[in-house]
Amino acid sequence: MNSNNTFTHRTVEYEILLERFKELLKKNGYKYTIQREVILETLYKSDEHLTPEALHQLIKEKFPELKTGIATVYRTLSLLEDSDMVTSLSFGSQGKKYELGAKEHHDHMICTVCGNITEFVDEEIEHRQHIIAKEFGFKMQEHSMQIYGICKNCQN
Amino acid sequence: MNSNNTFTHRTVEYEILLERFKELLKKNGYKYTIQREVILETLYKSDEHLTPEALHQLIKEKFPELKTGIATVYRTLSLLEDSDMVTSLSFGSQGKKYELGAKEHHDHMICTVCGNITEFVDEEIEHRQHIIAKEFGFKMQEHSMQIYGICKNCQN
DNA sequence: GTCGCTGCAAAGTCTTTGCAGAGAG
DNA sequence: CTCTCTGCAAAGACTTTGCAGCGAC
Repeated sequence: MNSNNTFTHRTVEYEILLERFKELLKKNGYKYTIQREVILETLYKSDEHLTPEALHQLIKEKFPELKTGIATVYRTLSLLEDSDMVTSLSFGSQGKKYELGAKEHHDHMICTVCGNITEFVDEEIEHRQHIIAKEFGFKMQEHSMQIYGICKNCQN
Repeated sequence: MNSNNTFTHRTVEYEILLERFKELLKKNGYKYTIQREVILETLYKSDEHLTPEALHQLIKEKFPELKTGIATVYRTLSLLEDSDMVTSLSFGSQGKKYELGAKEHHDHMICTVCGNITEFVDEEIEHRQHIIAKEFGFKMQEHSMQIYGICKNCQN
């Protein structure tokens, strides 16, 4: 943690993540399939927040022999989201982007020019959120925050 | 502002809002139409955050003689959003909800059971957001924050 | 009168579903 | 073997667009 309480997230090891995923499948009577692993892996390897379509594209490029269908991508993303392994972000006009949720909690700073997303965490904000929820008698489950603006690169 | 810096928003008078809207239309060479006013008025009178469909439904009930089409609702919402008079919120699985943005800036607390939305503002959080953006060399344009949880009513 | 606006219906997106065959357990 | 999963295509949900007539200015 740096001097002013703001830092970026860290990720868990892929093996741990995969293990967790397999347990999850077993526990719920789902089957382990290569498509599901490939989706998890691609999501893990990507530093970006992906749309279902972008994810599908990436998979088609890296694993063309699988012929993974877009429907499977959607179905697996829903499955992962229901199990809290991925989180979705809703954007401006349409579509959603997904990211692995096994990372630490963090918020997002979104560039309105290039669309890139920077993640951050701020302890002070996290703290205030709990206080506010309490104040309204609200039982907080989760929260998200987005800052929209123009990133360093795009300011040129 | 109360003792702990958190408070709910206040709204502007409808007449002022309407005036602003008319000026906006004139300035951009748009025409004033009864449909546009009805959409603004309905948004104003509703305490809720409305989906385009819900808004359309309300208008059909209150002004059945207008036979306002859903397309006009969408077109007017876009117009209002482009002019920063309304703000849209994207949610869970699909759809968007709109609210008048002429109110003070505020954040949202969303009940995951009944879907109701409570608004709030917290000075401390607003402040931290500016600091964080600065830290990343980010030129902040706007921001939004949502707290998801179970509201007082639904906890029973 | 002109030119933008509207309602309607058709066309687009993005996402979900039905189905028959493939494959995990 | 059984029963879930998958790919494909068709169906859905939500939003946008094209067009001819209507209406603000």
